Amino acid sequence: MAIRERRERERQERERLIVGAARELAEAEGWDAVTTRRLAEQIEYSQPVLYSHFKGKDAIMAAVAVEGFAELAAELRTARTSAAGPQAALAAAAGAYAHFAETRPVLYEAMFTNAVDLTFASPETPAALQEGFGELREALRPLAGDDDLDVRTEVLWAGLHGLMTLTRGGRLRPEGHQRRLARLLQGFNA
Amino acid sequence: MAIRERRERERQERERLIVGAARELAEAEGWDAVTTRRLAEQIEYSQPVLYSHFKGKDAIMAAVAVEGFAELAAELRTARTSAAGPQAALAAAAGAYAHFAETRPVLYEAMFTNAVDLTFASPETPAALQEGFGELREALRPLAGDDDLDVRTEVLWAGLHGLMTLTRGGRLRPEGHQRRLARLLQGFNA
DNA sequence: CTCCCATATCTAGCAGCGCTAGCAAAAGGA
DNA sequence: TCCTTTTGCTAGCGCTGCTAGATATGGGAG
Repeated sequence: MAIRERRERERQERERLIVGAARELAEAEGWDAVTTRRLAEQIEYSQPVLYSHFKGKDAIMAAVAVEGFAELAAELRTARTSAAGPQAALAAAAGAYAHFAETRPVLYEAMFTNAVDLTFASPETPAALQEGFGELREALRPLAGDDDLDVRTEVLWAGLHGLMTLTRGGRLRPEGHQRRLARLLQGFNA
Repeated sequence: MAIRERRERERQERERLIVGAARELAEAEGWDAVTTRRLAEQIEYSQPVLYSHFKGKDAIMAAVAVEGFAELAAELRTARTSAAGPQAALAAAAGAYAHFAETRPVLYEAMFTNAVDLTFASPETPAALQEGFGELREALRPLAGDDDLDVRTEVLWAGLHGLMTLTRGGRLRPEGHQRRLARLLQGFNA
């Protein structure tokens, strides 16, 4: 019976290989370059193998996105907990969010632009997503006024997300990034 | 020589037909359904005709997006100028922005998610875009503090954009929309 | 009125896409 | 050693954006 276990291990390893190849290819040449044929060639298997692991290409991208959510949450946590004082913690978390979106644009794209069917309600997926949201909330909690903390968190998140996507789309002046970030936080420190 | 003019007129009319067909098809079945073949069939011409008007499918989508920017700017202006008082004007403009994104999601998608090569610097395109930005700025001007008006406008825009895209992606609780909008504006009224 | 040429438009096809049916090969169990 | 199940492959379908080359159309000159 140990044979089944070995097979299952090899299978999971290959799944990791697929997700890793998709991420590498996307980060190197953009998501348009991630085709099932190139992916298959990269992992040295034929195309149909991909479909024995994932329902389709979207599911592979979603798997990459989930990786991204986990990393984002981890980096938010590190930034928040290693800052001195509530204001600094909030600034650090916001800065970490911006840094993540800037340095991993392709990952960010998979997380927020492409992965449409990666919602809150699903059983497994959104653990990392909600964890990231939770980090922002904890950064805001010490500064919370009398209004609902969740609402504040959502608005902060939206502000950060909007800044990053508009900047990336060339809609905002690139040089004003720090000032915008500071102005956004100004609305939450009070 | 009037023949050339008539031909040019017919040509522009057909171009309008293409853009209109693309928009209708997108609004009816989503952007994935907008293929060059279906577009050609809709306007009752063959596929290559499309390429005598636009460089490619992206350019057609960009033309639809430009239409969207013009409409958004007009609606922002109406909302802003028909409100009584600065606070109400800002709230009206923000509400109009949200209403636009909610009721014309496909158009909004073309404007902000797809049209990548629709930047600020181009000569013709962004007139409508900057006009919309200008409307938000004018809504903020009466409430401006001592910090830069452009920065405030960019942050407000980012907040609105972030709220709408996150909501549409199923990342925010749908029922909290009004509270989030109010909380966002709270950061600009003060 | 006829012919010519330029313009306008179409037919047909290329390379690539996501995805899958059906066959071949490998490997575990009797 | 043979059988059966699992595993992976080859080949192909219908679609995509886009284009080369052939064909039809229609205004201007003789």
